[in-house]
Amino acid sequence: MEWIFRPDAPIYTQLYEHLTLAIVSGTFPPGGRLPAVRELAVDAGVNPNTVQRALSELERDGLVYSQRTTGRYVTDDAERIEQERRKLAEGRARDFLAAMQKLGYDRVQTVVLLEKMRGERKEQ
Amino acid sequence: MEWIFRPDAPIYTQLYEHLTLAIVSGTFPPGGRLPAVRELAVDAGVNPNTVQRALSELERDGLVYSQRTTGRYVTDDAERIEQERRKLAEGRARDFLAAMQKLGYDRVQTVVLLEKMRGERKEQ
DNA sequence: GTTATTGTATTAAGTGATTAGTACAATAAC
DNA sequence: GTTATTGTACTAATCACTTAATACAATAAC
Repeated sequence: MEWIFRPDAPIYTQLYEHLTLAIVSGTFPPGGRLPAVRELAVDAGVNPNTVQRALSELERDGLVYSQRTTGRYVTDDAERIEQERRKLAEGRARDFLAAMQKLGYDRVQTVVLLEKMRGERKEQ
Repeated sequence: MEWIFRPDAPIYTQLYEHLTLAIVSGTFPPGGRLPAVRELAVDAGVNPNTVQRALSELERDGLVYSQRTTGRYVTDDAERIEQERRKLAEGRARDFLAAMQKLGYDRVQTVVLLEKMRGERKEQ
C-alpha cells in the first residue's frame, strides 16, 4: 500500500480515512486480519501510536475489533460494513446539497450541473 | 448578521466563507460598501486582524477591493461574481463525485441517491 | 513456564498556526 | 492644516493538537 500524506491534515486522520475506504471497498475483506500496529507503522513511516490512534477510531466505528495478542480484525458483519458505506455516502450527499443550496442551486440545477460535468472525470 | 463560530475551524476561515457566500448570493450587492474592519470585528466579537485576514483573501479572489481611507467595496463586476459562484459550485461537485467514486458509487448511483434523499431537506 | 508478539496506556515534547496587541500610513472631511 | 476614520504591517504570545518516547499488559506459541 502506498502511503502519501498531505501536510495539511493530521496523519492519523488520513490513515483513518484510507483504512475506512479500504474496508468499505473490500480491499480488507470482512473477518480478515489487519497488519499489526508496528507493522503498519513501519510501512507508513510513522509512529506506532499514530497508527494506534487511527485504528481506535475504526474500532469506535465498529469496523474492526482487536484481540489482545493475535491482532486486529475487520468485523465479520458484512451488513455493518455496507451500512457504513451507505452512511458515508449519505453524509457526503447531504453536505453537498447543503453547500449547493447556499450557493443558490436548487436540486434540479444541482443535478443538471452534475450531468454537465460528465466527460471531465476519468472512467466511470 | 449573526456570527456563530464553530470551534473546529479557524475563525478567519469561517468569516471568509460567510462573506464569500454573502457576496456570491447578493446579500452584499456589487459595488456596495462593506462595513469597516473594526466595525465587523466588534460585530463578530473578534480581533480586527482576524477580520482583516479574511478580507485579504476576498481581495485576493478579486471579489472586493479597498480604498485606503473610505473603506472596502464589493467588486462592480457582476460577471466576476457569477463566475466565482460557478467556480465554487463546480469545485463542490467535483469533490463530491470523487468522494462518491471512492465509496464505489458510479454517477448513476450517485444521482439516484440524491433523488432518494428528496424530502429530507427543508424547502428547495 | 519462558518468550515473543500483540495491543494499550501515560506522559512529555515539539510544532505550527491562530489570534491579539500595538503602532503605522494614508486621505477624506471639515 | 488638523482630525478622524480608514486600511495595513509587524511582532509576540498563546494555545491546542499531533506526534513521539517509553513502559506496561495480555496471551499465543513453543
